[in-house]
Amino acid sequence: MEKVLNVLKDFGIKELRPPQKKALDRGLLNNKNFLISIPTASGKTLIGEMALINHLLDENKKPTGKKGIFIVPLKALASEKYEEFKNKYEKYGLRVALSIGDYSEEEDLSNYDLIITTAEKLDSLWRHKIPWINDVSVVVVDEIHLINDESRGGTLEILLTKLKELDIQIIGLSATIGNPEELAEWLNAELIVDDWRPVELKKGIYRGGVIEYLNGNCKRIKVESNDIYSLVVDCIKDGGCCLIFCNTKKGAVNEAKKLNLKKFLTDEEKMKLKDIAEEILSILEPPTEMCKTLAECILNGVAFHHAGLTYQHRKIVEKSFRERLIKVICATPTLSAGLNLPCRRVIVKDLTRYTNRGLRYIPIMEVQQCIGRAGRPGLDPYGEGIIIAKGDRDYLRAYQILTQKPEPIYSKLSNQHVLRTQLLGLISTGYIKDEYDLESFIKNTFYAYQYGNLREVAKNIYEVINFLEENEFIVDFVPTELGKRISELYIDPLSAKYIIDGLKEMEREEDLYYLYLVSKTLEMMPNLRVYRSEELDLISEMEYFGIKNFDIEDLEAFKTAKMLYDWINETPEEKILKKYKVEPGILRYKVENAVWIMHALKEIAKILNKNTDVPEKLEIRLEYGAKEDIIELLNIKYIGRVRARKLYNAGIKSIDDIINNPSKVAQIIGEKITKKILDELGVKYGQQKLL
DNA sequence: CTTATCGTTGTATAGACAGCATGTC
DNA sequence: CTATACAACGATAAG
Repeated sequence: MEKVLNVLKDFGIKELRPPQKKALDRGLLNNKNFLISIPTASGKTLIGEMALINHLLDENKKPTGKKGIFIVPLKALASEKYEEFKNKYEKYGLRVALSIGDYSEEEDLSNYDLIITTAEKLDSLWRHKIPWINDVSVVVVDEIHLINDESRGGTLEILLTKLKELDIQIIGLSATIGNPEELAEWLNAELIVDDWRPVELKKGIYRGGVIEYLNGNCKRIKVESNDIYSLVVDCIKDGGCCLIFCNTKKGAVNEAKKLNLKKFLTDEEKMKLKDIAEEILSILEPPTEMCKTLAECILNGVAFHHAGLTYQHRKIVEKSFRERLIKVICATPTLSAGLNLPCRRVIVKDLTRYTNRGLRYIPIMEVQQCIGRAGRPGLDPYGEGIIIAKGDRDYLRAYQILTQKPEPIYSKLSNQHVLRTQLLGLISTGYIKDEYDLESFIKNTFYAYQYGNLREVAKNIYEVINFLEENEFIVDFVPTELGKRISELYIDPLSAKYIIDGLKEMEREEDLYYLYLVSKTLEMMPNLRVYRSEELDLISEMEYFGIKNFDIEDLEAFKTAKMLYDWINETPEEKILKKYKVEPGILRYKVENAVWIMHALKEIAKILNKNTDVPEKLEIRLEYGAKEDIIELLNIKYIGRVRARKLYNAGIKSIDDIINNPSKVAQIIGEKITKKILDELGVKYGQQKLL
């Protein structure tokens, strides 16, 4: 206890918050598992950190040699936490590593003390064997309630089931959920539930020009052109900033467009916003429609934030909002689960959302998470969470959200995609060697804990086992070479089957066909939407490749393949976006996935003794969005698709050309870069001038 | 007959983990 | 199960 408090003192933390104290009193430092279910921003992370400090540092604030893992749900969060922990803990000699899909510190994580990662990445590392897992003595799982997530929850659950069997302290950090007792009992964890918040949160429902607060107070808002504008102005005039949550991207953009806060901006702010708008426009050359719209909004002191923005766009918006230059962000739930962007007032505009099962209410937990962001500790006197109610039904639902406890969370292990991927993984790593192992493993899952009756899940599981056997990914609980590789590649075995079948049935070995196979996989879903007017054209093109199924899903996959085809043939990005009606962020996301799956396709082709030349080239071309002729140049460090194309058009087409014409290269892409490149190619250029 | 206006029908809907081996403009 | 904004098209009325 002393040592942990001592370290906290170094950070300037003199007093613990109530839930943190509670955790210490209940034995956080005693190696017990814990489930902390408390509101956003009330100091969950620090509880995890206390456990980490306890394990990783000794009395003299020196590393103990034990390992800790911090699991977060998003890559962006992982990067954020990594920076934070590095700053805080490296001075004690702790070696902090970030390991996520895009980026890994080093091949060998055994040299690190604290590893920040995602559940999927840790799972994947496990498949490639991690001897250091036995040195791990504490794991902190942030947002552990995501076990409830339909598509990703199962992976987290399996991971936790495996971790539970090891001698590791598990600290689960959760939002407020309906059934914390259940989750805690499954985890053998002490449960801490608390509704303490560092800043008072005023909850209210807005209807007909009036905010009705739950505490009985009412506030009439000066009516402006529309309800949201009125609520925003009311807050801005008071010196606060607002976050507005919408249920569609279009909605977020529209709300942002409607807000003009110019009259509340100082001249200095206007100048700075102008710079920010220009920065936004400079990210994509030429700027797309979306960029222009965003830039215009920013001049008004407003921004929108959704998955259609590129990573850089989002970063700029988030930074400017933190600096209080942008006063309002209209966002989709990208922001609710993710980063820490607190503000005075959070406005929830919609209570329903369209899902693949039709229109549904947004879960109470999610809305509460949005609202919980209101109020910056120490900066705002209070936070406000306001739900806009359009009718009586909305009003009732809003009241329910603000007063009732969130939904209970349920295991999502029955999800077929998760079962296929995970069972193959468990068998491939030798974790499950026979039917007995299988059953005893399943018994330890949250699924078994919640449902008791295993008959239903057993049926699902044996169906999956049969599927794996039929496709020769496993034989009698032993993985085949193919099965093992698929497990390592981390793709759904069903996707692997699609790829294998597609490779076998291939009639014409052309780029577009490979891209179609990639787009057919489950990892690429959902694909681009196909309009009725496009159907016939797509079908006739598909017939050329001998593709026989014309499900709407196949058409969608083919359309996506065509978009990727345009991408690798250097169609200007702006044109692609218009033609396929996608936003920059979505294009990047699709391409990123396609690169990964193309890599998997290439590896599978290798095992099947098929040609791998084309897939290998396509993988590179997808990554850079480039034609085949510049691949040689792309392989050189510091040369991307733009520089490569410039060089190629100027007649510099190969490594040799660069070595033989350094001054010409320098003219095209600059002297500094050229020197770096020559250095990289092992050419001695001495001190001589290139230009 | 042309144009303006209003009504009807159709359409679309949030987000983002994973491989592998190192560096875009 | 619990919607809505907007575009495209069409009908009707006004000019």
